[in-house]
Amino acid sequence: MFKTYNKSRLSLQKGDIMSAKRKQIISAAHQLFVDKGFALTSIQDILDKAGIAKGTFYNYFESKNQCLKAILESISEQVEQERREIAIGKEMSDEEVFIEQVTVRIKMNRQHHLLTVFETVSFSEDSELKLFMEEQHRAELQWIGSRFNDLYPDKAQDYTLDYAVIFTGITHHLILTWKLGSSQELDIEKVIRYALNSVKSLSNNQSYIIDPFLPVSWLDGDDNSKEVDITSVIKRLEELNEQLTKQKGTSKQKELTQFFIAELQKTTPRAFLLEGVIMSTKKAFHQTRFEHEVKQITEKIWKIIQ
Amino acid sequence: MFKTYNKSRLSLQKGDIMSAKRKQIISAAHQLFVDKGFALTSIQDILDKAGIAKGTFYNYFESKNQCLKAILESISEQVEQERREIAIGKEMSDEEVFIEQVTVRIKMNRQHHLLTVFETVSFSEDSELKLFMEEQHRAELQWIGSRFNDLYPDKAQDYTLDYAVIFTGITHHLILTWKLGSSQELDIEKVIRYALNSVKSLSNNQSYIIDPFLPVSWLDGDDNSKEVDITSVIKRLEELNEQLTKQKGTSKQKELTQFFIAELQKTTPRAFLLEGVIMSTKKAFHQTRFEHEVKQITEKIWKIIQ
DNA sequence: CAATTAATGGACTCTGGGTATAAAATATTC
DNA sequence: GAATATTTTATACCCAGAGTCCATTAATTG
Repeated sequence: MFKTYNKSRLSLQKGDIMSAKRKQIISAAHQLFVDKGFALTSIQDILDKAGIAKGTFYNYFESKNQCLKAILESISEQVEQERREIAIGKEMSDEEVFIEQVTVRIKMNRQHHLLTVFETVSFSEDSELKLFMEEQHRAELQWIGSRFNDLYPDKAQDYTLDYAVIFTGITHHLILTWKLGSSQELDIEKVIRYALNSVKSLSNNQSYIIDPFLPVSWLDGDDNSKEVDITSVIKRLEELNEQLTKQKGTSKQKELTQFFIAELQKTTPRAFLLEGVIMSTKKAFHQTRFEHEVKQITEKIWKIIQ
Repeated sequence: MFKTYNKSRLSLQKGDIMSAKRKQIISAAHQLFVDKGFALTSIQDILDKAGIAKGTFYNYFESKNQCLKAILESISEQVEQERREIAIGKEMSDEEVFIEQVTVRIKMNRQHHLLTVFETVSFSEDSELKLFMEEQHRAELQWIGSRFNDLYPDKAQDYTLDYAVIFTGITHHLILTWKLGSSQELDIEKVIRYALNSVKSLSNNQSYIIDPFLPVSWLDGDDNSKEVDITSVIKRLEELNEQLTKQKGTSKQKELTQFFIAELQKTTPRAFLLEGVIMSTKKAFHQTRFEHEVKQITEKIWKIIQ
């Protein structure tokens, strides 16, 4: 029952030293997630395996989701680290280096049975976790794109992002499909070579595709910040209001809900009003059936008013 | 006598007339899943929206997952239907027809906000649902492959499956990435054309790729039935045993667990023995913390002994 | 009408995430 | 090494939500 996590951790944290306990928990949780899957692993399982008390767990992670996030983070760091090491003293234009580097992440994810970030972007309804995963996806695409530029500086150019997407798309889908049809071990390197060749072939034969689909700057974030769909928010508010009526909603809750509906329907909702009311709304729904829903809605409203 | 689970009632086949109630439930659930997401929609929500009682719900679906499955099934049927209609009186070799047909599914999935089957193959830990989704994925790939054969009978050939995978991979990943970078409506048709052009370009330029990656027969199922990894099963059994020791496991339970471990470690586990014990094992764990885990394990053992 | 079948609604169980907290164990500081 | 601060533990508890049960009430139908 004593933790024996070998696997000499190379994941050095930026500044903070991960406490041994934290590592211990992560290691246990990680193993369980791999074995049984995230959803089927209960906190209790983690506690048992790590040999700790519940309180301790919540000392280090504020939720199961956050714990998963921590694991994913640590994996990502490992990946970065290894990729850096691979590149040491090598030419960045060397295809073999690239292939090896890409392999790292895929192997890591498969060995961990944690589906690739790309594989699961939307598997969670936890908005923070989701954002995190989207960010991971974005980062990976950008990395691949930049590597393409290293490899084929003349060919890639405006098409880098396109190629990155095509490359990951092919890779990912080949792996997925392989799993569908066989239990045999898949040679990841072969997949990557295949995908890379496809992209090269495309780049040599652009007669079919005239314009890049995605501008290279696509992922630069900045402010293509997703706009929130106001009407959908209103819809949810109305739904909420309806439920409040049916059930034992307090009059204050209904009042707040209706206020939001009314205000959002105006051509120019007054931001300062909304902003002021969001806080008290959250409070009014604290510890009720609707807390989560309200949290989500207010988050969106928050985004709307910026 | 009132039967809670009447199989013939629960699994209506295509031919059956879906009762109005069932439709009503599906429609409500569907809408909610779209609005709030699957995980965040509670059964209660569905009941409220559909205006029915809990009992009724469980008369028609044996679980929330099964309800989702029903929705997905109905969508798939719609897709098939529409695709058939599109093709009526048209040439199967017409690219435009193909494009329109493909669009159907994607639009359907996006309009429903239910991630494409391909997008979510592994989002659930419910093994039946998972199998169902895998099956969907398989079917879609096969369909696309066969359509490629219609379109490019001379080019496709041994590469059909490869191309199908590449095509869906590109399509899916483009959509995914688009969502990452912008909230603007994406022109699905444009995506499909882009992916199709990519595949065409590849097929015109096979110098890079000599052999198809996936044999066309890959998905024919039959007997590339996944083998179950015995060692992983043993691992889980040991884990279970450990937990039983720590907690209030009955001696019978431990006995059974240890029997499995011992038997599976033999070079040739005796199938008839295992088979016989599985049933009583399930019983021994009925209504315990470990029921689910045991169910999973025995399922795997079942597969091992065929 | 009588018998069957469907629908209701509420009470109930169980699991699992998360909180709270007092007491015990460790660490830290002087 | 005592005094203080911090972690850890253990345990009891809250709550939501899935799923079950069942007695009662419609609704169908032969």
